[in-house]
Amino acid sequence: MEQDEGNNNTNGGMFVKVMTDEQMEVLRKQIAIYATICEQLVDLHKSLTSHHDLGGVRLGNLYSDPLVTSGGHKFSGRQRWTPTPVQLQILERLFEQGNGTPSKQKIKEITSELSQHGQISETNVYNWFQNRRARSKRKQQVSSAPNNGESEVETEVESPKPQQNSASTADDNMCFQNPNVSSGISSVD
Amino acid sequence: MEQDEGNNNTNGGMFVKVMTDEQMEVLRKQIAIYATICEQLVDLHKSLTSHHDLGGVRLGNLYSDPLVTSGGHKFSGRQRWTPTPVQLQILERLFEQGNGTPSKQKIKEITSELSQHGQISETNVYNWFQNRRARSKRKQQVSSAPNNGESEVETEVESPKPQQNSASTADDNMCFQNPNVSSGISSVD
DNA sequence: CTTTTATGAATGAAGG
DNA sequence: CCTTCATTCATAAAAG
Repeated sequence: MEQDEGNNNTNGGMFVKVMTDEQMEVLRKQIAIYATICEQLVDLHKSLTSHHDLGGVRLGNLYSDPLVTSGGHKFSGRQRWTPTPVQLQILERLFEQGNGTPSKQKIKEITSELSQHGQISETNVYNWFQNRRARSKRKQQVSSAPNNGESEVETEVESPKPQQNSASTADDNMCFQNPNVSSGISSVD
Repeated sequence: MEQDEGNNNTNGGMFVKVMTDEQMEVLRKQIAIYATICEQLVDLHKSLTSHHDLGGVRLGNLYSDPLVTSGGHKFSGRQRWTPTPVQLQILERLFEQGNGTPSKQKIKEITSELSQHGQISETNVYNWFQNRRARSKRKQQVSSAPNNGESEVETEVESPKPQQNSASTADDNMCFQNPNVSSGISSVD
């Protein structure tokens, strides 16, 4: 399988993603708008499909196998909670704001809020925040990993693999522009 | 904006923000989530408007990254690390040595050693051991307890089609696909 | 080129 | 809080 032959980052050695405050703010607003639109669309579809229980139109793969569904009780093999996209969005935002200090009371509130978008429990929220925090920390560690003397990359007599490292340095080129979500909602203010 | 991220780089009064890889990843994921929502909504809408008695809710897990698989342009998505043969040998040997409890310090050492044979990060090593152990355990699990009068083990309860057709025939008529990540802000200097 | 398999990576949950 | 485990997802590699 060929890799992207178009090297997009061969200009200069170091390439970092730099955004101005203005761009940051614009992007943030756009994402917020996007979130709102999606929520509304989901809600709309829920209304439309109310004529017959469509079951879990759950966005995301929270599908449960219809195996052994005889009877009514569901003890399917899947027990692991999976946040819906909307829930994830909310959680991410809270994490960004709350600076990782989830108090017990806060957990209850969040759970209540997220229940509107799917099945969730307080434990789920708690775990999510804990995991998120731990993961962020670890990412920071890795980000500033001491570059060991990568002297030479032997082996691979031929077939030059572009780069196989995905965790050390920035390798993915983010590319997002102003999503003109729908026609003409771009104006924020 | 939240400047408590510790990313306070006010060097020379430059009003720029440098996104860390983590932030980039979060952003990418969020956008991907929205794109996924939109795709599914479109799909759902198509189903609702075409046939009333659709043979079932179609919740295939289209989890492909719309940012990467968006038809046309290709960015340097995430490439996963692939161990070189030499690295694999070393890893296998270490695994067999009974050092089945790779501590953080050990991980560092191993990473240092392996980096002499190719690009690798601590995360890669960590994941490799985790996966290795889990796989071994899984294999053992399957091997044991196959007989007990109790058959009907689900073995693999997999969804009918875990793979969604890429529809790469360029004949895909979608009203509007994902938020259109065409021209981006590759690098704002 | 398409389908299948092997495996690196992501993540929810549990343990300490 | 931090570490570890189990499960699942995505994709490079292999098979057809």
